[in-house]
Amino acid sequence: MKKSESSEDYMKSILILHKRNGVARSAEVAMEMGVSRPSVCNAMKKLRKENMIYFGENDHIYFTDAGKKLAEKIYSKHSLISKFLKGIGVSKDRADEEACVIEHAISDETYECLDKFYKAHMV
Amino acid sequence: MKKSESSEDYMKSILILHKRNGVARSAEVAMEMGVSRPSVCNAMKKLRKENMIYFGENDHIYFTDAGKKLAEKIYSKHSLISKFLKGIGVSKDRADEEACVIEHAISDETYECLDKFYKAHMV
DNA sequence: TTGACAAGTTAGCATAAGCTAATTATACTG
DNA sequence: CAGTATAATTAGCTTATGCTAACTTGTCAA
Repeated sequence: MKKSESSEDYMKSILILHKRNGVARSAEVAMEMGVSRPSVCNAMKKLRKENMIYFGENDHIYFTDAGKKLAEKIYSKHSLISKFLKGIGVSKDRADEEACVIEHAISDETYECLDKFYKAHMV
Repeated sequence: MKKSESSEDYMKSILILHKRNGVARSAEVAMEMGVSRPSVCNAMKKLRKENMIYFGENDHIYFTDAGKKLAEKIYSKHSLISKFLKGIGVSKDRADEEACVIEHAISDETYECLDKFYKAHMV
């Protein structure tokens, strides 16, 4: 089940909102990502069809098990990459910004390699 | 002058063909990138408009100075990232594949940081 | 109860990038 | 020279993603 970059971004945003506020709704996702509400609406429709999320009471967005797993993975990739980039001297803002793109490009294999490398040489 | 990922890929392909064959033409770019000739045609039109390339005799594609500089930069980023990924244990094919995406995500600042890091810790 | 605001959704449009099929242009070969 | 093959281009379509404007729904308060 190949997911687009943009879908992955929405998943990550929802997870961030869950961590920050406990809940996530479309309008908050729109704010968080800086996109319009209709864009979020479309993206959510797609993610729902792909069984990544579902809507509960009050339009709250929840992850399915598969969705949760995917979102956590993307988040981990983001964190690791950002940490690594800061570790080699990239400024915090830029590290974060570039991690947002790179996180979609690296496979699980690469994630594991970078994680091992980071722990072995950069802690 | 912000360039799209896809434009950067075309620039890199042209440079690779220059290095490999001395010349580059649209049909070869299409082969190299695995896209259709019309797609290359459109991309070349755009790159020409942006003064990155021009066409000489026999439809040969040449870089302008700005184009050459850009292409070399992307190529350097690609090489460094690929080298780095292989260095941390990623398989050659995957390293190359992922470098193709990551190369578009990293700034010159990050390139410099990674280059220094690589030279200092991974040679 | 009604009116207003917020949030979700729908409709319609734009842009980027790719494709196929068809057309034009070049160039080589018999 | 004529015909064929190769390459470039054009036209028209598709998909993905975003936007604005307009419409719907639901809640809360006067």
